[in-house]
Amino acid sequence: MLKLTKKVDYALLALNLMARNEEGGISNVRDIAALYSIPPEILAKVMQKLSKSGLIQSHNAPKGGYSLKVPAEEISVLKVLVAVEGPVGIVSCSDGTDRTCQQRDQCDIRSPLERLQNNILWFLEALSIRELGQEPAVLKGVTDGSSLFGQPLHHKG
Amino acid sequence: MLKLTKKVDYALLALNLMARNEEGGISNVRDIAALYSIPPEILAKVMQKLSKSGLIQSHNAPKGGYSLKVPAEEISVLKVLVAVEGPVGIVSCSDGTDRTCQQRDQCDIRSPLERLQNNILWFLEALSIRELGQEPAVLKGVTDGSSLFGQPLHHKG
DNA sequence: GTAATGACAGACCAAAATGGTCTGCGATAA
DNA sequence: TTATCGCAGACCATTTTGGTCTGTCATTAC
Ligand code: SF4
Ligand code: SF4
Repeated sequence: MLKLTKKVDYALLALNLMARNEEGGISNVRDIAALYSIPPEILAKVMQKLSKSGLIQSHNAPKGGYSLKVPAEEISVLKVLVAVEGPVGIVSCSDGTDRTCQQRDQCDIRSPLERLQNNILWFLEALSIRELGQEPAVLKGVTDGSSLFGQPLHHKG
Repeated sequence: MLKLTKKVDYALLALNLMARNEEGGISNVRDIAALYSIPPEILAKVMQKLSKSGLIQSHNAPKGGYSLKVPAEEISVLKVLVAVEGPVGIVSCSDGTDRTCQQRDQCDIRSPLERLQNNILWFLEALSIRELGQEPAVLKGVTDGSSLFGQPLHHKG
């Protein structure tokens, strides 16, 4: 729950790579998949979605592949997320998938939750794939999160 | 993806109700379930988890039920989330569920993603169930997102 | 012209997560 | 002593997810 899917993970890895290869450079699915040990077929699907949503440009030919269609700075994590998985909503009532929530009539927490959601979306929008490949210091926002809430937030190494 | 589960939704509804009934008040599963049209059995399970994690107090007896164990202000959405669904992580590598990520060796986006995750967790921690039932204006934290970045976030000092 | 490359498309499947049900036991106050 | 209400866990159906397989279309290097 609250987890990014593997497909999004793949998309971010690929886009980060392409961002480093700089605009104009062309990468093909097979190479990227091999580099990151991603199943080629599934990465292909992901790339197609990114292409359809206009984030990357396809070159359908031998020696072809994909290249960034817009500058890396303008490709936010949120855009990638939406491109690959569709509309995002932390509560089902807010992204159109579940307009038949049984609790809706009595629900008195919808408004604050939507606000929370907007904040989260804002974070996702504020992080671009350009920043993905850069050092932590460059990132805007907060904290190193060490021992934030008693959970295993990360394992260095 | 990135969606709260129904169980969490149920937990938040119940806790919000109990918060309004004020500390000390006792609510039982059957009543809450009826009020919100929640399957009683599943709400029961949810409440048990909340109880085990110390957020609410159970009164096992006729006329019994549950009451808040700590002030509503101190029950964050994140705590509820962890109580009901376990550790939270937006990337599988960061919550212990997937320590065998095939991409890990070549992964160059882990650090920024963990940072993003910490920001999100921070928001979840900053929102208490007390605020859930209140008007938007009362919400702490940044609400319109206009000045979200470029400054350290300080909520709930 | 044609063959090799690489994108495009979609059916298909297995595993996991999720949402929900059922059954029985244990505590306690009326 | 019994009705109420929490405790516990097995169990199941549906959905989501991750992944596979099969084949077609566009381009260009040769
Ligand atoms: S319970 Fe409220 S917040 Fe949750 S999905 Fe239903 S309407 Fe939305
Ligand atoms: S690809 Fe990187 S960020 Fe994603 S799960 Fe694996 S290690 Fe974590």
